Amino acid sequence: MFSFSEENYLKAIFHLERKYQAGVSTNALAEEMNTKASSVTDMIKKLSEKELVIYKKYQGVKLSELGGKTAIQVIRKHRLWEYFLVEKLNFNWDEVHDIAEQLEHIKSEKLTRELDKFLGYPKRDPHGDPIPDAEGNFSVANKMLLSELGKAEKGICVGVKDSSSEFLRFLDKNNISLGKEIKVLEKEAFDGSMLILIEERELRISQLISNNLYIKIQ
Amino acid sequence: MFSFSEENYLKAIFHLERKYQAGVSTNALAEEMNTKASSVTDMIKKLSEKELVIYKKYQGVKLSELGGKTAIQVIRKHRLWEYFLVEKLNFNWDEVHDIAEQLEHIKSEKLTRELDKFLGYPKRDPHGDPIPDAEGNFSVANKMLLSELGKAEKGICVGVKDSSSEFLRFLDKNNISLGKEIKVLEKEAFDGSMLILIEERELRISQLISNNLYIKIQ
DNA sequence: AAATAAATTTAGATAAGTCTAAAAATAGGT
DNA sequence: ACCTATTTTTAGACTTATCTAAATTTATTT
Repeated sequence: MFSFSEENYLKAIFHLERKYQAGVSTNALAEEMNTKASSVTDMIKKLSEKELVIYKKYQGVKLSELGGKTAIQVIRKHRLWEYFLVEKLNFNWDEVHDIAEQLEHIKSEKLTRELDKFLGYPKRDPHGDPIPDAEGNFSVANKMLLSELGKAEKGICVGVKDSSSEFLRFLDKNNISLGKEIKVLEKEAFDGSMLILIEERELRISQLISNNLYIKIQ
Repeated sequence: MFSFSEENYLKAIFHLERKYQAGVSTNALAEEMNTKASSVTDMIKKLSEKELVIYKKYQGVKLSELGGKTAIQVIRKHRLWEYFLVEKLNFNWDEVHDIAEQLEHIKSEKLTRELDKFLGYPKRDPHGDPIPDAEGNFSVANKMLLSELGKAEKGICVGVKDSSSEFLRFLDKNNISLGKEIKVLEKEAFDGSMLILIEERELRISQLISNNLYIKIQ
């Protein structure tokens, strides 16, 4: 389908688009790719002909829909392999990047699907970055559901998914509000309920609750 | 270290050296690699400069010690990944070759070592071919072709010579797989076909089939 | 041993991805 | 609005791996 180099450019553009909202400049891409601006221009032209990016001379690039989808699939593979290396092959989280840079270019949809399944459909890679699912959906930025946290992990409450008044009143009653730190003390595999620590209080909440609370980690 | 293409040539030379004892001819390599003789000559020159092969014009090539070691490492990775795909990711043995062709070029000694360990140091890949260990040693075993067996002789199925998916699917369909005992009930001198007993079933197979199945006797 | 056939190598071309150096376009400062 | 600095693009060249077509070497046949 696409070459390693093309896929790497798409990935780089994807990351830079998220970093700065606007189109990605030639120089920024050159730095990200550790190459020269002239090489970037050449490659952008090729990507543009293949309709993977939208490009006007001197105006920077943006990913097309196809380009975005392709980039996300590469990122999905990268993060799944990182997870595999750490969880199954005893790699340390600081050793996996370079190997995943190679593995992310292996072409086989079935392989990616089966690997995902084998790993138990992990949501985050070892660095905490979200792993896109087969359709390319993933939790944006560093926002995630409280229910996705594991034991001993913590985060700041940043939003609610369900904003029904019943739910909000429940939160009020238990003094859960935006900006507060929540730490998971225990997690029950059986029903998904968890014991959390919030403002030095311990609280047991059901999965219905943790599934509707957005958390920011770090 | 070496490019994908270089590694593929080394692997092909390795296989052809085993097939025919002598040096490998340019044309034989061209056929194995699905390319043109002129391309082969070009590549051989490069491999020769890198001291991976021993080459004299018009005399064919042989692997140097370094070339042989490199080829075996690539084959080791190929077969470990095939084992992984079948044993861990539920692939069928006829689906794994093309993906392993990609994975065999991933560069990381630690990855190969850890994968080997994770898989429990398997001795044979899903097609019955031996998997070299980290030092490059592998069993050559005393296997023979089923077609070489005579009437009333029996053996254990240990590998396939032809691993095309057509052949592998034929074996699946007839419930022939590695480890099963096969006994020759009748052998037709006329066309080489034979009647075999496998798991209490009688099956008539052509010489084309018996010529592509490896058997270990005793 | 000469003639022919087959195998192999050479020469020159192409495509992908990169580079340097020079030219063109845009942005910023006054 | 003009001049300068920065950014971006173009032009031409290089490398890797491939190809076609022609030339050369080796093998085979008579």
